[in-house]
Amino acid sequence: MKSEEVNTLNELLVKNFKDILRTEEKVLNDKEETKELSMNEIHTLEIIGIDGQLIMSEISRKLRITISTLSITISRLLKKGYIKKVKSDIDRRAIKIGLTGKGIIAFKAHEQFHKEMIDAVIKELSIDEFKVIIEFLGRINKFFSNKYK
Amino acid sequence: MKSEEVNTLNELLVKNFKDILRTEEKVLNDKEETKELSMNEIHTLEIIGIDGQLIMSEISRKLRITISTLSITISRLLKKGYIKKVKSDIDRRAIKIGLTGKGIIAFKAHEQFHKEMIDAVIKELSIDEFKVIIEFLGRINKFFSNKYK
DNA sequence: TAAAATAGTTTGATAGTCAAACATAATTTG
DNA sequence: CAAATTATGTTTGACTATCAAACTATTTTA
Repeated sequence: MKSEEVNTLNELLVKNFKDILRTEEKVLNDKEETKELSMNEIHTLEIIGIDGQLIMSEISRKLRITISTLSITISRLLKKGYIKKVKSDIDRRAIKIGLTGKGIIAFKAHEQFHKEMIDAVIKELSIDEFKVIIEFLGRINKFFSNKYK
Repeated sequence: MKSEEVNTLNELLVKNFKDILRTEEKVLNDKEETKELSMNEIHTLEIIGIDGQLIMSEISRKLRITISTLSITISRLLKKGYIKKVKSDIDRRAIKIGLTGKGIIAFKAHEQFHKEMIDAVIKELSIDEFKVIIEFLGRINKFFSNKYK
């Protein structure tokens, strides 16, 4: 493998991650439905939107942040009207978090961005090429989960 | 393209970016040479390390942050002994930033991580597969630069 | 039942970020 | 050339994100 090619890969792979996140934030801030949300806030809504009502500790585990950090985000989302808190009947300590109508609208608008991205990116890809990419991205994942342990 | 495959791709592509950055930070914090540095700090050193001495505005442009944000990071890196400030002869307003010995050591240790990652990831790839991946990652880049404009 | 574990909130600390106000120096322009 | 404009940086104020530790309230467990 030529050193120049390795550099290209490194550039594409690592350096641009931040750009991608930044762009996602920009798109977020341009859309009417999501413009008052930060990346963190939308990803919190995303977890709740995908999985339905969840309790704090489940959300924090999925987001890999502490409950104390989450607690602050949830307070803000509550104040902004994107989520609602529901008392759990099973465990009186636990608090279930669900999306409000406004939260669902924001969640769907953001989902659309991801769909657009995937569409733009997989267009004109053959089945074989697609397989190579999935395999490759999976390998990256494996590398990182090993490092992370 | 099956919906399930699209989801897989979306997962691999977007959701794991944060994990990758998190892992990079973990590796960073484990290495003796870089353990007192944050991701932001190491990436600032990286820009300086690759390009040699740069003035504040050049670094901020490359990192795509404001000079005021950079100014704070640079103060901390200076205090920690990773960088040095050099007066510019050409322009008396400008301040050149260079790595100290300690900064160079940290920079190289971090470079090693990237090398390991690329090695682990491209191992056993054929030339054709490599081409598909470069093409694919380039397309993602293009998508994001269009969005970003 | 008393002790330990779990669920959340609040507070204090640090990092990262930007915009605005500021100081200095260089460039443009009338 | 002197004045206005532009460019380079720093500092401050405000906000988000983050964690750890202290705390309250429940539930489990020994």
